Amino acid sequence: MRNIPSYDPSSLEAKWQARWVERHTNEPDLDRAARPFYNLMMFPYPSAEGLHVGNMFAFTGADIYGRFKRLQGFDVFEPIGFDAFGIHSENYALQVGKNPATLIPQNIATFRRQLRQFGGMYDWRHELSTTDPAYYKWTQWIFVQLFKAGLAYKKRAAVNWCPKDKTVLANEQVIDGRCERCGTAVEQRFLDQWFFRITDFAERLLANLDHIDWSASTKTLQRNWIGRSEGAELIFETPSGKKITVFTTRPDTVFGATYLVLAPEHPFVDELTAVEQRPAVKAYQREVQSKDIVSRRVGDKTKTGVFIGSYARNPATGEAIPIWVADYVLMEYGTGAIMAVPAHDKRDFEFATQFKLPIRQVVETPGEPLPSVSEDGTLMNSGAFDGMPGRDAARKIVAWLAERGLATPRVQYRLHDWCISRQRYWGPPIPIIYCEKCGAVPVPEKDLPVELPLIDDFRPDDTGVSPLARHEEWYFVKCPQCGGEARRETDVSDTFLDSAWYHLRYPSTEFHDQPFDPARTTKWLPVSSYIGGNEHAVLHLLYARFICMVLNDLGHVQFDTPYPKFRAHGLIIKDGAKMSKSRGNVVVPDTYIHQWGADTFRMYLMFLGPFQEGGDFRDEGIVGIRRFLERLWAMAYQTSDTASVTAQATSKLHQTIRKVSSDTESLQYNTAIAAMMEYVNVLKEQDAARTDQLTPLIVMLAPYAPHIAEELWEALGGKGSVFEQCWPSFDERLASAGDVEIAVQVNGKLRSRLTVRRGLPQQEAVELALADESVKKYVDGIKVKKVIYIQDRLLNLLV
RNA sequence: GCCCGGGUGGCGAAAUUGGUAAACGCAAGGGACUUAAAAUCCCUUGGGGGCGACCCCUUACAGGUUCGAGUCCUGUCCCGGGCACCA
Repeated sequence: MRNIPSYDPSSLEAKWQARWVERHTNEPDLDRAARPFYNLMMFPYPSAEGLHVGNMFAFTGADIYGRFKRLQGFDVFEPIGFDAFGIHSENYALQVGKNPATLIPQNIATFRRQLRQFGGMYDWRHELSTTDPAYYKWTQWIFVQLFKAGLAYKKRAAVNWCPKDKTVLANEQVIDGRCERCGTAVEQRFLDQWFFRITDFAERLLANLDHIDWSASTKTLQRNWIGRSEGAELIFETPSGKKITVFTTRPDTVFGATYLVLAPEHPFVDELTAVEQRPAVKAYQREVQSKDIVSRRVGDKTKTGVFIGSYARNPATGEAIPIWVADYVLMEYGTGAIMAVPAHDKRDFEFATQFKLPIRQVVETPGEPLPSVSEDGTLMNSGAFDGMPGRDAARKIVAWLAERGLATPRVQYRLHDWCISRQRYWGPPIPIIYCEKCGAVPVPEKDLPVELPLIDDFRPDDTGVSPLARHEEWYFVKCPQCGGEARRETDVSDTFLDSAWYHLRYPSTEFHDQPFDPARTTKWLPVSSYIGGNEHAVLHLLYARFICMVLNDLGHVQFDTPYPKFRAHGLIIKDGAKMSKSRGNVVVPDTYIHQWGADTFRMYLMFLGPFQEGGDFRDEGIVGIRRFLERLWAMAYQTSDTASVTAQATSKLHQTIRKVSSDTESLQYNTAIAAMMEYVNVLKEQDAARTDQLTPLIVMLAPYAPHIAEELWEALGGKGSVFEQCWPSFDERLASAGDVEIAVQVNGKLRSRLTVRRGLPQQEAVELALADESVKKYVDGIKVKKVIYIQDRLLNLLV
């Protein structure tokens, strides 16, 4: 028996990390790989705080999968990079009074060190940062492609404006109508913004979800976000001949439409307002405009609105019904006008009650008080359609009105076009030049990138334009078309554009004359496995699919889905709550890695709950993983090749291989680890383990705890890296060898357990059971009426 | 309000998808080794009853289907996430 060296994770892990670099262990041959497998994880935003536990949890889970695929014989490419542009970095830079251009590289250096320390199988040759001009050159190129295809356009739109921070805020940064940073009430401003026509792709984005292999939860979030509604546009005509188009999902209720509502911004309001109502309507429009976007959209307050003094004809009844303006109707959804059916819509009901407008029931829904919103009713007060089921009636009424040109079937989406301009500094400048003669001209490809200039005064101001707009020396340029005086667009693009295509760049980082090399792209894309958080379900994951479809349509890539397989991981919480600085419950991974080692910490994170559900971080449990590794360590240094091996231990080995293989494939890492622990517990019962009992375990452990696996592989006489080995296979016969314990029930109640050989026929099982003392008590002298037998599981005798 | 998840020991969690509830781990208690402690190893540990072999109860709550329900169905209550005057 040899001396057992002590297990010292810090020196051992440093040693293997250095070897992986020296031996190029994690660098597949991107041009010649025979079985390419692109293992992608969501690249981090390099915050000043460094990698947090949530990142570690996600990366470990993704890394385990990549290493597992590697052991199965794939050429795994596992790149990493940094999503370093954006408002978070910029705000932090403003706070500490430094330029993000100097801060970000420092943060990235910290991240790089942490990512190496946790043992990720990263191919560092292909690291990227979105802030690198060599990267954002191509982000701008993508903008230009969309612009040329007519998919990028500019329009005036409402934005959230924080008067204290003097900046535009994204919707996510507005909490209950206030700035998330300073708590100031947010104002609404109208600014010229660039948009991408993602709504043109709504149907494809939705349909595509049916074919891709994604976590169901993520698909649901995206479907809800796209928000498809089927209905019709109906036309209500005014005596002056103006046609007001409304969108409704309930054409079956048109006979109950007792008034119309226009959004305060609706273009017809001025023209249709009667003279005597003008002051009231104008005042109302001003009042609405002074409200911020968020508080206007809080739905449970009392409704406001004004009658504009004119009427329109209900196309079904022919009645003249009053037209109102009210801010519960939004200009940006549907047509900005609705037909109000107070009897069958909660909001219309509230409004009608408040302003004493007529309420007419047109759908009979037994047992439901007004407003009744059920679609499964029978029509009433609806002329020729009375007595018809609602769903039939909807179709027939649309057809009937369509004959007179007053209705068109229509599909409406909740999804808006993607606003991609930001009046900020820290992002890629939008590559557009404005010329008085030629208009908006895209920057020619040869002039890309439009470099972000290094400026000191990058603080946003009250003007509502980007800080770049204060730098004439930068924005004054010649028009690329006519050579005349022109100026650059000074807005930068949204961070989500940076991350919408990064997967295309990784395999091609060394190419400077093209965004992604066609041969590399064909070999490695689309991504084989993508793992990340559901917080990106509706932004990043939707935008990436959209950009991919556009590039596909334009012939730049040969697929329309970037991530055919995506799995969402769960959330790590602490003491029952999300980790956050304000709660003071943030866990810093560095301390744990320092104290326990990366292997123990990785396994602990994977053991604390199901990977796809997350779990509560309670560090008492971490010692259990360490004990397991120590036990295995000692066992590996005390192997004896003369030790006798029981049939039970062999059977357990094959069961363990079977379970760890299938659980790792399906990301059920917690139970895979439990299975390896069980196997070690079985081996412990032997005097010593034999080498051939341990080597398969070391290989299976390698994705989870790569450093100790390498060390033990070497200690057991293995050649090269453990990652050059094959994932062990199991023998189904051996896995199911040996006896099983079956439950014996009498009338469904457990009365005994019998240990029997596998595959025992029913007849023999019944005989054995009837001979059992504790069963006999319940069946003696009584006739067994029925027998239910599930082989290797259970026998139920009904008497 | 609508759409997804989820509710199992003191704790984190398992449960072959309708078949022995609580695997694995933590914590706790007891024991071995030790002058002692740490580490390690062994035993016990869902609740209740009985000296005992054993018996009864238990997966948020109330019903139902079934030989059999943590798992399926109906209703209710909580917790987490997403969307939200979306017509």
